[in-house]
Amino acid sequence: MPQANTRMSKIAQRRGEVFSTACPSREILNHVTSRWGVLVLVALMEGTHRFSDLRRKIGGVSEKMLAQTLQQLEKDGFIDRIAYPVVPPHVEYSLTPLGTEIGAQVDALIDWIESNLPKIMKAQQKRAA
Amino acid sequence: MPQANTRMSKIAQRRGEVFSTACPSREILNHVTSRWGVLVLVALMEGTHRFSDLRRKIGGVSEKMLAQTLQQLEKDGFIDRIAYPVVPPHVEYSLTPLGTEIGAQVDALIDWIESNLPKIMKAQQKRAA
DNA sequence: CCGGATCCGTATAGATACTG
DNA sequence: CAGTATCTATACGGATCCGG
Repeated sequence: MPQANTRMSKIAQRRGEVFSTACPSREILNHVTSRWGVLVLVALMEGTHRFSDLRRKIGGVSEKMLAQTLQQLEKDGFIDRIAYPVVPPHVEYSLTPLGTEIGAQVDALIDWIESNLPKIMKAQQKRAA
Repeated sequence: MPQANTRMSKIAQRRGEVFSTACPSREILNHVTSRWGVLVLVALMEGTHRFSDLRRKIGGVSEKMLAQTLQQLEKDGFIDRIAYPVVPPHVEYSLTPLGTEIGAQVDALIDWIESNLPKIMKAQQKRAA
């Protein structure tokens, strides 16, 4: 840690909690940054979706994983689930206020990646050789 | 899709690429949001670290996972690896400019989670019963 | 028909022990 | 100290079943 803290004023501040195994942040973080969690949150940023809508929208997700991911995020309070007792079943998923906030963060991350994809690909190729 | 796009101006814009399986963004996203990738990036935001420093700092990470994660992020051009040919070995990891940028995004996400942890925990409990 | 729950086979994450 | 080899656990996807 010698030359580490010279710059980076506020970043190194409160941080240090996520790094410990016990911290509850870690679990939330794992749910939110899970393979499908990220995409579900971003998808729902565009508004309410039905189960099948999400399944179609998020390429490659299996029914099992989508259901599981939605349940996780619902338990964490990021997603609202409304099941209409009709036949055939009709279930709508949407973001809670909390979910919208964290969705914005995830959205920013993905936005950055997509915007900088050319640069990233170029950086990759240098090493691939 | 009906009442979805009424608000959300720029968000629904360029998005749609990440949702497809083939998109290279997906792979980058998976590396960056992987369980340990997130923590490695944030850890390196505080400056250069040696392998063992990272291992100590990031609670619960195994040697194999740390090595693997570092290699991924190095290949993606987010991390610089400098190995000094001495004995015992001395290897330093740091963020590239690109890595610093994406690290800032990840940092913001984690920051939000830590800041809102009380609210999240409260929202969770409502459902846990 | 839709939204899951369940079971099972496989791929990847992960811990541990070992090597240069 | 930094990283690989080997082995085990779990995450994941696919198919199937089910209740409305």
